[in-house]
Amino acid sequence: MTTTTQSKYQILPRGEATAILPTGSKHSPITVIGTEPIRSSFDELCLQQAINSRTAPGVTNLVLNPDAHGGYGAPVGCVLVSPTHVYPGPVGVDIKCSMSLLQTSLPADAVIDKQTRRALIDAICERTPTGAGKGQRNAPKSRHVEEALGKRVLTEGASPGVCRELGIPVEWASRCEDSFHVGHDDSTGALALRLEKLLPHIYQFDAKISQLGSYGGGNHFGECEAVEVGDDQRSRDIAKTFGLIDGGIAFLSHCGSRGIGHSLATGQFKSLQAKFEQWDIPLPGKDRELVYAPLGTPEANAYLDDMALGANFATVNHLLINALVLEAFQEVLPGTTGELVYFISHNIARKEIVDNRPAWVHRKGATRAYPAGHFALKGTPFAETGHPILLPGNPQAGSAVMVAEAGAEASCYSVNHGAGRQLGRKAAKRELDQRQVDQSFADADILSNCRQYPIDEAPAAYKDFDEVLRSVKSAGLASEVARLKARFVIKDGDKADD
DNA sequence: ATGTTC
Repeated sequence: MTTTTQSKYQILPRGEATAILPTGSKHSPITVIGTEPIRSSFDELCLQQAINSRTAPGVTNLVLNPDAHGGYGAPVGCVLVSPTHVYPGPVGVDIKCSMSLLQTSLPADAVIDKQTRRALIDAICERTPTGAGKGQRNAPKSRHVEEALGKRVLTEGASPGVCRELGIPVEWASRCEDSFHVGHDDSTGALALRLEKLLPHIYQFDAKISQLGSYGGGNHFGECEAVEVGDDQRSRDIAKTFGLIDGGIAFLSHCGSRGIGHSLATGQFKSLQAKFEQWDIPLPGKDRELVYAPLGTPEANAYLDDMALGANFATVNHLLINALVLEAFQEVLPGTTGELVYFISHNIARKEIVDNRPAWVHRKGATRAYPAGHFALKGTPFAETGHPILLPGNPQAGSAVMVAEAGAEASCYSVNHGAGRQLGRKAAKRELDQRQVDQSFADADILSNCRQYPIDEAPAAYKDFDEVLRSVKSAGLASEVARLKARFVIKDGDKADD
């Protein structure tokens, strides 16, 4: 933390959590989750964005998570709560970027043999392409989606009809944080009207629809995992409710709403920025990416509708990927079955009850964390345990399945969304050695579809996962139920068969 | 993150 920013706020220690209060501000302080080494890693941009966001119109709470860094107007790794306004920045360009986990019936030793793993990698890549712009024509065994079905995906999300059309088990919808999103007036009809209005302005809509069932690039991935449930009885009981099988094979996916979410989000940024300029409204911290709209205005309605359209695509994208991955397993290892453990987002605004009133909870690089007994889990399979939290770490340290604790109330029922970057992409390319990275994967016996593992995505480019988990645990937000250890990874990079 | 230079 530099002196320039330090003069702008006071730090109020609160056990493992800390609060930041902008000097002279009447706002309640920003809650910061993280051990001291984590807190001191926040840079100037991140803190400035946090202060801008906290003091922005209609914002009642702001939480910074241990993996926070600079983002669009608001930090990535924050929770922004407003009962009166919506903010596109704290949702971001990849609307409803999410994690999902599929538990298969296979024991870990069924996926030891290298030839079997290679066959699985090939079978998965034939169905779920990686890379920017890549859609179904790059994957011969993907599902072909006509424009009419694509429109239903955007407006209905994972409805029973859409699931049946795509060969997605209908019951997987009950394993989603949200299986569908409605428009600003809580109707699906509003989304259909909005989509028809938008259609002429969306560049290559058909190409974007054909991206259904694809990973994209960057930090997105698919990963075959060996499941290691914790030794204690509580972890074993919770794992059973979650549907996790100790010593079994699962598949973890990270992806979002692809080109369609990107174009919906950037369209909203441009349109709101033009209006702020036209009306000469000052922006919080003069940040062009911290535009907002008061609820009930045509601008807020349009944003909520576009966010829902993107979120519906992301939801069906994840479920289709899981269906296609299961199909790939069944092709290579006939008789394999699979069940969705959970699907949960880290880039979305949801209407929740905060301090006894409805508010939009924007989670940007933050994961919802409802503990056992939370009223919103009533009637779900997770009412008595809390819902699964899927926290990606890295292929070598593993990823974690966690469950929220009562202490999560302090973070507006949220935890971080992963390890967070240690090195920027440029720094990773400069400082890390490709041969060492590839050797570390070989040493850990982790295969990949890439000839060379993308160096800016190497485990060493991310923060120490155990330190990140300590932050979450010591703040009383969540505890670990199981660790997932990678057996092979699907990433966007130089393909092994090129 | 992204139709990776509308």
